[in-house]
Amino acid sequence: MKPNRRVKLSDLASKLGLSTSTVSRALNDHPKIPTATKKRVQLLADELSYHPNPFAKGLLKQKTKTIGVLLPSFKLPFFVDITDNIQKELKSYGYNLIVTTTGKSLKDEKEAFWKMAKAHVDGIIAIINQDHEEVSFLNDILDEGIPIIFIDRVVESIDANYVLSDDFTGSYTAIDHLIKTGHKKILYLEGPENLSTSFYRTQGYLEALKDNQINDTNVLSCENVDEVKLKLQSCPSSYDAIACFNDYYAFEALEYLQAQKVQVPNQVSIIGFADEPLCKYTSPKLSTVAQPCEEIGKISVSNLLNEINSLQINQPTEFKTIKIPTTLKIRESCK
Amino acid sequence: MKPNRRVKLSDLASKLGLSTSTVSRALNDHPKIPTATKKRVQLLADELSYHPNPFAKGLLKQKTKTIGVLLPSFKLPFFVDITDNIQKELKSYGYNLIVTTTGKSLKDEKEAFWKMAKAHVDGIIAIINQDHEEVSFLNDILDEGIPIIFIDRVVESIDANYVLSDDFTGSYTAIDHLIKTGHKKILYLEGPENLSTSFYRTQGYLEALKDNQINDTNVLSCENVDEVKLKLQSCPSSYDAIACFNDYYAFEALEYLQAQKVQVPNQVSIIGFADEPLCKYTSPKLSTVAQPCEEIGKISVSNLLNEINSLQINQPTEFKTIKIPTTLKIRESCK
DNA sequence: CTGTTAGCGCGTTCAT
DNA sequence: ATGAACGCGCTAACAG
Repeated sequence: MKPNRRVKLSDLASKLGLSTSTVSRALNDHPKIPTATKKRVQLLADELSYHPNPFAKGLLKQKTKTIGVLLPSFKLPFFVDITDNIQKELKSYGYNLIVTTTGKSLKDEKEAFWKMAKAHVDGIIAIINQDHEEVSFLNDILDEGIPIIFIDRVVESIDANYVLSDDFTGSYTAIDHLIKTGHKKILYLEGPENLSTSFYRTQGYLEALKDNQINDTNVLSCENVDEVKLKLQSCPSSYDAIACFNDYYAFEALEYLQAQKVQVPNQVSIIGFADEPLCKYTSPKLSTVAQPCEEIGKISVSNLLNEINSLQINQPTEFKTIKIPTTLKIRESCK
Repeated sequence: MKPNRRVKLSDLASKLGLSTSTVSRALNDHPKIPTATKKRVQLLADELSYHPNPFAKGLLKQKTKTIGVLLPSFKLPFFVDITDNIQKELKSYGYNLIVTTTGKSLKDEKEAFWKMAKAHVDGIIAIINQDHEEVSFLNDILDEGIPIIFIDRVVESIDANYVLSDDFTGSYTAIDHLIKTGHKKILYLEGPENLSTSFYRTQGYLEALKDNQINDTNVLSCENVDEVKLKLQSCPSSYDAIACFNDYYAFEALEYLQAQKVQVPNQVSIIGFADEPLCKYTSPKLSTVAQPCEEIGKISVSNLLNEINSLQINQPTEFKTIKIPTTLKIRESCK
């Protein structure tokens, strides 16, 4: 392995008998450079596989062409899917991506933001876990001129740009579908208390019942997946459908019912939320509400890039929240 | 949102009545600076939340403290898991991570390598798809002083550093276990032809049969998941176990058998490979061979960092291949 | 112990 | 149309 010998502008210049400025201009397609020289320069650049040193450039332009993505973990396919779409979208704009997982602690989350700031990313896209008591550090980061887009989850205490899936309508539609297909008593397995997504999904359930003149609501709160089976045990089994905060809850419910020899979907239908890959691997295959990962990725990127640009020309923008529609996926777990 | 006003060394210097070099030295814990000044400087730096501009630093040191990870897709949890572990490990060394997915085309793969080179990463960890006819571009990248570690898959034509899971032994152990637990006729669903992992796993199967004096080998080649059911249809069902190239193949086999009303594991046992999360969501839960994602992540990082350091002091190293043991996970799909 | 100077590689004046 | 000179922010070398 040879030592580090990267070719630079001055190398090209001396080989071509030109000045570095001319070479730079030629490479950047400056109007006053004759096409002939441009070609000559480009040719040598390609031959020596020259790439401009991003540090020199970054130092000059104060732009890194890199954006940071911050997510709780790689374990949830939903997050990964969004990240993937962000990456693809960013690629088309010539931007790079730095990813950091934050774990569950507020401290890690805060650190991750600072890490991004240190890396001088041009912007940040973040999925954050929960409410932060103290959000001044976010303002510090905004003060450094780094715009942030929050996705998937709303944090009450933070006024900012959000890109979310329309949890309320998604949940509403699912419940409405269950009712319209003849289900009378729908149990709802509610998610963690401090999650905005959980809140909106429960609201969707309640609203759908109300709009269908069903007064008999039935909500079972579970702080996490492990609580599902326990809670179901101590719950009268007078339901003909279970709607769930997410697919993992739904899977637990499915396992529980099957252990009880309850037939799904003949006796009880089940529906999840998120359309995680596992839905296709359970039997019966899980009905669910698909979240628009691709749109969330695309829209958050385009918004962030807008933000970056309007920041550059010193044009402050308003914070906005964008909700993106979900899609109902009916599979085998609903009759 | 305020305009970009990042605090720099000279800001600290002027506020403290010191020169930039003194401040720089204080912050870098230079021995000849009195502790008192160090404290004073550090205090102000914290207060103004100063972080050194990584571009200025990068320009000077020609080190980015960033490494690139290149993987085919985010869709396979196994890859994501490794990436996650790489990220965690890198974090502990103060390194950043740039991830790029390459898709399946050779062109994308090549481009991704160049992209990393352009970003001037200090090193690259790559999972690549298949054989490249023309690997000179890799040498071009090595020539720029960027070391590369390949993980998971071996590419014949590339002499380089590899970190792999021990596919041969993993597969051997699984098959041996099946035999020892009374299975007489084991069908093997072989993976894609051009994948090194597939090759070694098949070898493990063959060797295990041989060592147990079973001459009756039974290999069914499937280029991809979609072929599994088709191939099984045209295959005499005289087996009492199916071992598979990976978990997705195993899941297809499971679905096929269940559709044929064959009981798993009572009539036929199934075992996969990789320990993808889906294993726990099928019923019966899938037995499999777990790959050491954590070790692969850790070891590839430490090797890469070694490589980077020895490169710095101009000390060429030998290419080496490291194989890491797998773990057999017996779940419900084996009797 | 500390300040001054120089230079990392690039793009952008300002001259010519 | 092109070159010389400067500066982005930082640190290392060289004084003192």
